[in-house]
Amino acid sequence: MAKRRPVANLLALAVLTVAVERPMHPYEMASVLRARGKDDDMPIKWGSLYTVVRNLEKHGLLEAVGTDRQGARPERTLYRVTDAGRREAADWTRELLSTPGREPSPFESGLSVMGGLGPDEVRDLLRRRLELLERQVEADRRALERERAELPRLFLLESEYALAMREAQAAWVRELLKELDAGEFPGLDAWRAYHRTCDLPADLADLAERGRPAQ
Amino acid sequence: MAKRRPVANLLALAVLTVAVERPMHPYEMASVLRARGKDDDMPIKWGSLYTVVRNLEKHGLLEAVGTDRQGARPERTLYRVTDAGRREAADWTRELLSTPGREPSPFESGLSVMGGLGPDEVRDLLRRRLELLERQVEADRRALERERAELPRLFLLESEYALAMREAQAAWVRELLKELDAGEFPGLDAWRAYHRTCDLPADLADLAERGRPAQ
DNA sequence: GGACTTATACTCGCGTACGAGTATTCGTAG
DNA sequence: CTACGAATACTCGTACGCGAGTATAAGTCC
Repeated sequence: MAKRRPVANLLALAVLTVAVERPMHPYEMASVLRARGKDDDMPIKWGSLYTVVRNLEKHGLLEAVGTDRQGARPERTLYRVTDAGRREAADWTRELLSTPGREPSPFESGLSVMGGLGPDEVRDLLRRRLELLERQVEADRRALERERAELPRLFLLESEYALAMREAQAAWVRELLKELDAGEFPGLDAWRAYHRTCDLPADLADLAERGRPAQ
Repeated sequence: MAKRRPVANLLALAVLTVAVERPMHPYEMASVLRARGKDDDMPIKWGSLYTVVRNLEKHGLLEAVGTDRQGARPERTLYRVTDAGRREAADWTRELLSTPGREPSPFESGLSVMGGLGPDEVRDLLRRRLELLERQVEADRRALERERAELPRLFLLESEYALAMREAQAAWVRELLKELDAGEFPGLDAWRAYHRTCDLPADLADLAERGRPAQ
């Protein structure tokens, strides 16, 4: 398998896509990206900006096209995207759109170690999550409404998607909570008992060792 | 703000939760986690295992309790979870369950840079994604059915959640595709034009600079 | 019994992420 | 006109992630 993305950080993709519009210096890229709210759509850490730009240059995806200087401020290097950079950005975008990745969310991870807490506490935690989730959904919905007025649909899709996913998550949690509240959840007593004694019966331990289905 | 998780890698949480059951050596932890399929629920890279265990020890969340040796194999250090480790694991789990994080998925990132490709190509890419997604949903559903027979519900929640999220994603993509196919998507021509000329009209550029609502 | 594969049990080192820090300049309120 | 906070424009160091490599031991097929 060939080398995967020469610069793996998604911030690099964001940088490439703004650099396509016109040559920029790093700080300007950051301002533009910030202004467009791209840090809501991507896991961006601004501390990585200069490292990422340097790496993009090293791999020939960006190239320096001189410096400019405003007043007495430090001089800034302007970067332009190369052909390779354009190709990389397009290819990367294609991959992101076409390939559903297997990247478990933190919540999923949380669910998978939930057994370490008792059922009553879990219920409280999930209640809290649902509450926050519902608040966020409301806020997102309002924000989207506001933006719909002034932006073409094309630029709203990622927000629409994020909202849809949050709603789906809220619905799932709500459903689970309903079961927990109604005491319908099967194995509640075993769970409670396990948590009190803090060691799981041997048969369960064996069962939990579910063999992965050969695939 | 105090230091966040002393060992941030989620693999650390997985390690702590198995070490709670009984003292283990690192390789055994890996086997148990693998056997339980935890690497489907968490973003685990096995290459990080020894680093993570060492860091957990350094921060007093695990402690070495001697070594054992089987036959002529290299000696292995046994680690036991400390009280601090137990607390950290519980606290971390609580946080994961109760706090809906803002971590954009790669697909969301993809959507947010989608404008760089033309609408026709995007349609093809999304079709491909939907197809793969539907296949995965089918596979997940079957796997879940199989596991339901032999495992208590408690251990299936994370799979149920993953399935629900995938179904929601598939539904969203399907809906979007329907719009694209029907030509209902507003601004399609502008999009196509922009992609052909490869530079976006100035008014759009301004608009795209959506100010973040203060909050 | 020798040659092959598979499982066991790690080690190493490169590259990178990114928080925290720094130095300068601009706006502005008194 | 000067003091102060905010914005500008970066730099640096450390710790961390993780792929790739390694070496031995145990099955296993002929």
